[in-house]
Amino acid sequence: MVPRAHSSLIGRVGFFYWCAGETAMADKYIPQEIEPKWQARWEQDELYKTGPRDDRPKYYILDFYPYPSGEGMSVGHARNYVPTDVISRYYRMKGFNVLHPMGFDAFGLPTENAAIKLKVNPHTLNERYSANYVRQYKLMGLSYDWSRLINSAHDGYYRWTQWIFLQIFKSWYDPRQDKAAPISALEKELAQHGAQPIFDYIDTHPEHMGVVAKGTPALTAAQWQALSRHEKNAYLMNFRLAFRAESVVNWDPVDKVVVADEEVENGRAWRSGALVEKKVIWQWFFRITAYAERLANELDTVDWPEKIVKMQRNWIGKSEGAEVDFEIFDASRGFPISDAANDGGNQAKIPNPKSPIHAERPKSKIQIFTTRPDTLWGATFMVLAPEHPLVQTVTTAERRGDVDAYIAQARAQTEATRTAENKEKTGVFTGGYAINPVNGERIPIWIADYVLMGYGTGAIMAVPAHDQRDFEFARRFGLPVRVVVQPKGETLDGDSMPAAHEANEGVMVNSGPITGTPASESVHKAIAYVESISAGKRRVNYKIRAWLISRQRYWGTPIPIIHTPDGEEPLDEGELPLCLPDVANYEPTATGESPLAGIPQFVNTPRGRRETDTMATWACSSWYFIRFADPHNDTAIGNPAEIAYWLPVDMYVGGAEHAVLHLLYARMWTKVLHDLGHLPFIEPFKALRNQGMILSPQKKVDEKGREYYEKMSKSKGNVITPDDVIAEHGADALRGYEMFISDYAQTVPWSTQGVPGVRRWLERVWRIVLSPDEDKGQPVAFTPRELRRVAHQTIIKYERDLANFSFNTVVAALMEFTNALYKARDAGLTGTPEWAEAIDILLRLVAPVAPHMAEELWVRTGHAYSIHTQTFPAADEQAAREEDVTIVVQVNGKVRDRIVVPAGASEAYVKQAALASEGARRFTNSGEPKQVRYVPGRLVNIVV
RNA sequence: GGGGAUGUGUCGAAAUUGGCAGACGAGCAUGACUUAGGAUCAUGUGGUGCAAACCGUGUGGGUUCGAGUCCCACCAUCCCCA
Repeated sequence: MVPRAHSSLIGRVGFFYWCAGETAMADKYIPQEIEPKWQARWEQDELYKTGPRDDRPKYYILDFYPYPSGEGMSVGHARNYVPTDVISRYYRMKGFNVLHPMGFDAFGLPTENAAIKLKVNPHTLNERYSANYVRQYKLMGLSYDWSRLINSAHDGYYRWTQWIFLQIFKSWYDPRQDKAAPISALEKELAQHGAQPIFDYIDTHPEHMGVVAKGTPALTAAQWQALSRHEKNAYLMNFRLAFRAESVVNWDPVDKVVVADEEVENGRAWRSGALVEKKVIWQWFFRITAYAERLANELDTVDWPEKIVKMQRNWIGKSEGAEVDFEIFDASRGFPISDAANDGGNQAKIPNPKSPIHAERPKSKIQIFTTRPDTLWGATFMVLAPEHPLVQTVTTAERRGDVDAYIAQARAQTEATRTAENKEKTGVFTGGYAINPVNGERIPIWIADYVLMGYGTGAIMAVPAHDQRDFEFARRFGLPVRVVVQPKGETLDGDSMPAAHEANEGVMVNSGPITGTPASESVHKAIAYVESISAGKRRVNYKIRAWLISRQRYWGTPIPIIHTPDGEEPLDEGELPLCLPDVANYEPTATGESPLAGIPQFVNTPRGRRETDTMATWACSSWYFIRFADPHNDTAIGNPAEIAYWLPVDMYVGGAEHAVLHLLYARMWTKVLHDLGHLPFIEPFKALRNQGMILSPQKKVDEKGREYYEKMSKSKGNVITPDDVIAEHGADALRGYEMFISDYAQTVPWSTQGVPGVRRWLERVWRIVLSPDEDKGQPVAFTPRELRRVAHQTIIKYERDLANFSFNTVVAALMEFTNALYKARDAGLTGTPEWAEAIDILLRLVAPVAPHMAEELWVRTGHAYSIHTQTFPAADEQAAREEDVTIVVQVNGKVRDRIVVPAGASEAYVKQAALASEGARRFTNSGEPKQVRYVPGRLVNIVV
């Protein structure tokens, strides 16, 4: 074989190799040789280290930081990291200052459970597992700035998690400023004016109902001043954004830990899969309910997948409506019922110290919450949950036997069976009546198990004409059905309608002052009316509850609080970090107490008994993206100037499974820190994208004969690791296939044939760059002009698709470009300036995708290291433009011919040419066309 | 039950605003080169048909000169919530 030196660049490379006495084999693409070489060089040169802020525009692209498991990463995890790495490299070449860091969510149950099982200290496991992850990341050629690596279980990090906890603890949410404020300001206000002004404000601004615990009494200034310090602290717990309360919690008997509502799915714990039990204990919470309105509204400002936004809004669960009081008709039987007993039982409650703040008001009204107060005039009966505290009050002597029997029977059933949609409705009449406040009507009170004590107020007004469940109940028991919303174009009749008319469409009828109102405005009007007669108030209801943060486990961030004789007091900031004591024994205790409680040196302090719960890892991950801006700062969470420069995150990428939990919590912390003046932005993640899952390549068939693919898991033995793939085909081929496999958000099975396909493409790139004149094919027609056009069109497509997260078509475009180069080679263009330009563009475009090979080719073609510090090629619109366009000629919508016309041809010219084309003439022989449609640059459709 | 997503060759998939359906890759077939090939190169590859042509994007309707794309109804699968 004789080296041929057509182009000067190629000639030089060839010369070097043959002079070195090597054979053509030396030119084979061997990723196993070049990849480790360049990885070592890049690391030594700190090529991807991000400096402090400068005057370049910044781009902060972040992957969800992982929990480092003992199993290491699979090719499924790599699908998250490869495309973001490509984007990072792209932005660097575009001249941006890029922040692309990585860290570990190291605390938490998986590591702790593994530690217990393996009898290895979790600190040791954390270091071991994290190191393995770093090794795998480096193997894939990912360009993280390793100098910014963080680990949430290191005290240099969790010291600041604790610091943030203290800031939140020392704050409350002032509804009038609509932001967090120091608790000291609240104390001052209470001393001067008492709590009444705050409560009055919330009353008229019900979207703020979450800023204070339900049932908190409104103290006067005098009452506040009379409280002891301990009582004051207890009262303030109703306001603090981080607070301790006794509450019913979900207890996971397998992990021996309390889990948040968010971590329970279908009654089972998210992590262990155990059926959760209910337990009452003291717990720490964040008052995320105070931020409900902002968490919902400020979603409007982010570029997130619509699906995730919807899920968050659903979770927050805002519903607007009215709280309406129905007086009990037979008042002679009533006796005072406390407010507290009426609160639904699902909110964290403070204890009931013996003080005036818990004075009880008498009550003989049934309070309901409805999102459809406009249908009040259609209420024909009421239904109480069997557990409702007023059931005994309203039940008459004659009905007591039936009612008690029904209650006993309802108690035996689970919530799910009680509310199942298809279940036959059951219930009994109590004998009591209530007065409908809008029309003074006396309506019967029933009890039924489809009304739950845990939702709303545990009582409903039943409007059978406009609520399907009420409708079924009414039909079953022969109760009247009265239509108050008449849809357009039909006339509903309560006695004959087959189902409830639930849609809020039509016109109000039989509805007193709001009769005739279009349904679209009726809710609003009805609330105004109810308020005007003092029968109720506008209310906003949120599904979201306080965020439970305590864990009774060892492996987490210790909560920096001391239980003093005056109540819970924060540590001084100077005492941070409060370190996890190094202990031999960290098994959870059977009593549910934290293992830390058994360590006297940790628990006992001069001020009092230390809190022994640790924080759930959601706390750690709620701010790590901030830390990357200045990860080693030991005087603050970060230098404010660095934080202001780098944040918010421009692009945040990870799995959709964190749609609600992590993303909601991180948003809340960001808002609190913003309100307290520590952050200049209100949303942490400007843009968010989710990658799809990768399944095992093995097709399985279920009992019904349907085909499916399993998730990769160690227990199923079907995990494919990046290590395996890289050993065989190299990191660049793995990277290429991770991008090429499918639409980014799609769940897709791995294909073992896919990686060799991408590798073949890389080898074609290798050969066309290093030895373009070997193995020539048949000569073809391909002009230098065409080569330039393809090159510049590829740049345009590449950039557009990358911005759209359409990574598969980015790779496809590169493949097409490569194929075009082979054609150009066969056409004899290898010596031309257009060829040199095309090869240069190819290498720069390949660099983000296959960084090792691009670097090797760059240096071998005589350029100075490194290609990764080069600029991205600029697309030349002129070069990319087509001179001729192919116009499709259709007759009656069917393709009959194609004609080539100059790109700038006039409409008349193109139509003329189309009509004259042979294909058109064959199908229009009958004569004049009815019409001729022209779509510029695309087609002509002749209608005959 | 509610909300959402998806449905296109043998397979993974493409397809600005409605405008050439199947780019790119895999697989398969045929051929070339080769001591050899999981290498490389070339050609072909939705279906029916000798052909002209017809049919074809889950199913059935509709709008339109023109529908994978828009509208209505339905079926299937997956995800989230209950």
